[in-house]
Amino acid sequence: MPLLFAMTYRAMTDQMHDRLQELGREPLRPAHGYVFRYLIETPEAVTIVELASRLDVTKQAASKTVAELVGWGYIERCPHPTDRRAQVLALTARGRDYVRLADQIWTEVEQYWAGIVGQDRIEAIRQDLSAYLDSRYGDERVKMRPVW
Amino acid sequence: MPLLFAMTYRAMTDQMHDRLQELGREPLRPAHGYVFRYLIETPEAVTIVELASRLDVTKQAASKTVAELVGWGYIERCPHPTDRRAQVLALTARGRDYVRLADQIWTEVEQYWAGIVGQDRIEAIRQDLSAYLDSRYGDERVKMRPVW
DNA sequence: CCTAGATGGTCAACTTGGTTGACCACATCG
DNA sequence: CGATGTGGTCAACCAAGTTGACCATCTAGG
Repeated sequence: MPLLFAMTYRAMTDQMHDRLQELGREPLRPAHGYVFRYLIETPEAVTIVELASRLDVTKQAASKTVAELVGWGYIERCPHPTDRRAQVLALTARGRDYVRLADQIWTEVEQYWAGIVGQDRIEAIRQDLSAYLDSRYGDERVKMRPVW
Repeated sequence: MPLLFAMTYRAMTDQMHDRLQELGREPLRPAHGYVFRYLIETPEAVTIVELASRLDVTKQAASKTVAELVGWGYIERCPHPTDRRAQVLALTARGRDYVRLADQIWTEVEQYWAGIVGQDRIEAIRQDLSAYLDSRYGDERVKMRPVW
């Protein structure tokens, strides 16, 4: 059963990457996606250390990933308003654009699947998986790290 | 949605590893599990190269993994009956034992989940995921590689 | 047959994405 | 103020893959 999850996840990300390729966009890795997602969802200023704890990697690893994304122009570091050691991370316009596109493609993939089994099944699955995760982790934040 | 798959997969393997830990068994990595599974499912003699293509890694990588498992006494290399270059890979008693245990724990995990959402939902999910995978890959063998 | 090329397997060097450890600059609390 | 804690980086290392070179053997064509 878990194998099935792994294969499905893999297949879906592959499908997404294919689509990005068609559109001539560089397919960032899931780790990058997670960074984007966190930046978008978090209204407050985000620092490297926070990001690291959220992704459940060391701050060094987070720092490296951020450096990449900065280099590619997807996010930028701004000075922290009150703490002169810290940096605030923020998506650039280019970054927000990428996220918008990615969301759209994810929706396409989901609809592709919905076309096979029906939208209601997908909602059901969403609930059943969430129920499992809630039961295992409760309110505790689920880490979303490599699956391998 | 795919994030949900990744998290669920991660959570389930974590649950399994916890259980193995409790039982005082070393938790092998998923890659090892995949090797076991392939060896068990395949009646014919299996070589390194075959394994590599199945896992969709290079033969060098497969060779390394096999070497580990041989070192730990889970599988053994026997001479190939007709081809003197090749080696036939086979589970040892210890290996078969581990697989038995792992299967049992997977069942436990699944039942834990079934206890929350019901066995019928789980069957439904199994079907829906398979339907997606079939539609994407058809008869072609799905590769089961790292998910990251 | 016997040789040319294909195939099973290994060794070695490199890459990627993480790790731990040391360290600096600044914050904060006594 | 000074001791200690915290945000961030640099550097060295590790794990698990990669590519490339190579050897031994198998197999097909002349």
